[in-house]
Amino acid sequence: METQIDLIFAALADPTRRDILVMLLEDDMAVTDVAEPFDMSLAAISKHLGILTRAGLISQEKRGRVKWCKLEPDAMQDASIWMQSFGQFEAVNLDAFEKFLSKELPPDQDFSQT
Amino acid sequence: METQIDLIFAALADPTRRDILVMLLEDDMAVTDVAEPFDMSLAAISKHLGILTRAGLISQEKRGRVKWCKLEPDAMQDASIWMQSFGQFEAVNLDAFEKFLSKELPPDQDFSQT
DNA sequence: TCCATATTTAACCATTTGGTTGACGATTAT
DNA sequence: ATAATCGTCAACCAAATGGTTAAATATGGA
Repeated sequence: METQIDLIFAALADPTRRDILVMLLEDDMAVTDVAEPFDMSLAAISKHLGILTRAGLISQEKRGRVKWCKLEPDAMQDASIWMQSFGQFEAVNLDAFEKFLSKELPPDQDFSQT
Repeated sequence: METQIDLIFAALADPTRRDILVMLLEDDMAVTDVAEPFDMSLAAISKHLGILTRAGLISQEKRGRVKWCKLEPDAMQDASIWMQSFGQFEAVNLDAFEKFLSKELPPDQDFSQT
């Protein structure tokens, strides 16, 4: 059986698909507009969008003859959580947050030791 | 060209390889011991380990006739950083941290508005 | 030396992947 | 009504993936 996390990581493994996700960060886009910057057929992009959709990373909604692609950033959470189980990244995040806190708070409000 | 991040995501897309990484969280392991729980030939596991090594997620060091496999958790950072560019996860992390803070601090020490 | 253990390599196979082109269905514009 | 646009589908292809078995290469122990 192919789990959702399999599909997500596999989807993210292709640079074209990652580029598409970055484009969709800015705004929702029609399939044709997604395809425009790529040196690749529309059919190929359509397949990539299908893979991203099945992974849950985007959703597609047809309005008229245009199919709009929308980023679904929550879908990456599973994969992200999996990665965090390796602890290393939790530490990295905490580090960044502690730096943030040490700038925003007076010295005695530093919680880095808790 | 196949970038490092391509290799990392592709490596993580296979459940066998993710299981191997989880096993290596506990301790370094010999190839034979890695293979033991899987219903799969040693040669297949050896290939999986090669893929994880090329992705930089593990390292392998031969001591005597045993090749030890060691987790390299830093390698996932690139992929993790890429994911964080989607901001969503940063928000998720902040949420978790705020919940933590609201339990640990008196109400007037809540920084969720800063 | 001889045997067992640890691991990789080579050759093979079926399936999946990432691309192509061309035909098609649905919708909009003239 | 006709033509143009949007997007998918089907058939095809080459290359990559994930597995197998069998042979080969170290290395360690008796």
